[in-house]
Amino acid sequence: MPRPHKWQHRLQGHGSRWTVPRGAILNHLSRTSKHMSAKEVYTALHKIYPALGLITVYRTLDLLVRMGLLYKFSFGTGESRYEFKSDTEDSHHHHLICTKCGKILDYTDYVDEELELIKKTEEALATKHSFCITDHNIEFYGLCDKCKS
Amino acid sequence: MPRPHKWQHRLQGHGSRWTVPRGAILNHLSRTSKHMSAKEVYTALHKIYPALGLITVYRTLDLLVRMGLLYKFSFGTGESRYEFKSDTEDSHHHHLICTKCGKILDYTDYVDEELELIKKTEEALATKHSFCITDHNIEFYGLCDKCKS
DNA sequence: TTGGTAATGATAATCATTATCATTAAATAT
DNA sequence: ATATTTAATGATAATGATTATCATTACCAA
Ligand SMILES: [Mn+2]
Ligand SMILES: [Mn+2]
Ligand SMILES: [Zn+2]
Ligand SMILES: [Zn+2]
Repeated sequence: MPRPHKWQHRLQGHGSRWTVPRGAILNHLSRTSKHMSAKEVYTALHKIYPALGLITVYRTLDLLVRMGLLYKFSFGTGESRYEFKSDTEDSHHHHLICTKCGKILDYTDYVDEELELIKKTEEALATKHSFCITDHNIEFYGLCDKCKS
Repeated sequence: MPRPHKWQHRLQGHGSRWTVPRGAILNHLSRTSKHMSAKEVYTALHKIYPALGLITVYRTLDLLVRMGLLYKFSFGTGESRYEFKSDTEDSHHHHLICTKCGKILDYTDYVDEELELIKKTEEALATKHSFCITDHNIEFYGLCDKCKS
């Protein structure tokens, strides 16, 4: 049933296996722009794969994060949210979050300028505090169009 | 036992009361630079106030966040962390987080430049996406001095 | 085709946080 | 100073997200 996937060989040959749940979960996340929780992924896929369990979703999401195929975010709402990490160059973006309805907006405006400053800051901080910086997170909080009225 | 506090009058006269647990918690957080979890606050104060319950700590932290006296952060480790919001002008800072040991470092380097860019970005995003932006969060992830060896 | 073993899923456990409710204790009126 | 009012507290139990266990299933290399 699962078509050969372009990620298949990344798993195989390293002790890992390419399975139906893994293909389904990766497939689903690669086709949505949403930032999904484990429960949401489970609910969406359980309809198509009734045998799929929530626990497997958790394990698979964790694996995919470790493989670098997904981002994992904590927006402060209790559950973690996962987003597919596109491999195109200009996919880097930051977030705009509505504190009332939880809506999450990706934005790329000013990301170039932000990244320039980030790079500079990173270098300075790495030296000053002997940190090896690997990642950053920038997000704005506020009220979306609908919620601010 | 609880000395009159400079925050006391902010609670009184608004249906709220100034209590021993509230004084103790606010006091403790105002004297540390740590980013403490509810459990950590509870453990630290339970020695001095054996009657204090973890539930009260949660409720008080929530109240103090709503009153604008504390920041609340989700660093992705499962629990929320709270930091006293100093009322001095130049207290604004961002965070450097070790993904291995969880160490959190405040930094103020480049914060002025960051804030300038943030302001510009905020304005552009607010207009473009009809968002009313109220807050932002910037953090760097990596390995601290000890953990990177 | 098959055997070794990684992955799965049912069940139960853990951890952070929240809800309930009887009791206690601030604030205010007497 | 004392009584009154009711917000705050804390014990207990509940919830919700995530993780651990373990017997069973199913990849996949040989
Ligand atoms: Mn995103
Ligand atoms: Mn801080
Ligand atoms: Zn909204
Ligand atoms: Zn560290």
